[in-house]
Amino acid sequence: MSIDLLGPEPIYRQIAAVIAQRIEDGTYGPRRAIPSEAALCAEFDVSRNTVRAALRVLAEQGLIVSVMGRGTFVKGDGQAAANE
Amino acid sequence: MSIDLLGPEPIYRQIAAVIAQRIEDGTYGPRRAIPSEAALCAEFDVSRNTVRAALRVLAEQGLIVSVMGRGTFVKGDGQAAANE
DNA sequence: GGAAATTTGTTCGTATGTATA
DNA sequence: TTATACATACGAACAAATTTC
Repeated sequence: MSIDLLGPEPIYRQIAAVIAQRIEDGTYGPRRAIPSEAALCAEFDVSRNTVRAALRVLAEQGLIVSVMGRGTFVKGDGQAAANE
Repeated sequence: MSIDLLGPEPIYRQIAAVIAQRIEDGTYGPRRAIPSEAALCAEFDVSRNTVRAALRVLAEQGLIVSVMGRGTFVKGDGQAAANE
């Protein structure tokens, strides 16, 4: 779950995998916000673009939803996330 | 004006020619922004680098001007584009 | 209500690595 | 070796929506 700067796996995919794992294990609960892009930049020590690339992967997988001005939320199974 | 993946003409030059044509025929008007690099990537189904190579050609010809964070603009004959 | 800070969205600038012809 | 093309990654600037004070 640590990030391997070398190796064939792109950083943004590794970060996506880490976040997906946290969603799966409940670290980031359904309908709850995950850390801001800025916070993720700081944690993984990567640029915002790279964080956003990771989040894009997760959004395409339907795991998260981002809302301008609010944050990025884990999609609860029951749909309708981030409407609170 | 379609893109020929084979043939001797590089893709980026073909794309540059298409955009130049659109500027000439008024599809992209003077002092107006042309589609973003991302939009052009999608339209021509090429990488951003290839789009940027095409835009570089047009910029060298003085047809367009790119501004970070804003977009890429057609140079009106009267100069002073993208200052609005 | 308003200003400032926060947060995501969009866009261009630059650099590096890989692959192919 | 050079030119072309794609993927990745970091920087920077600005816009839009929301939250906080």
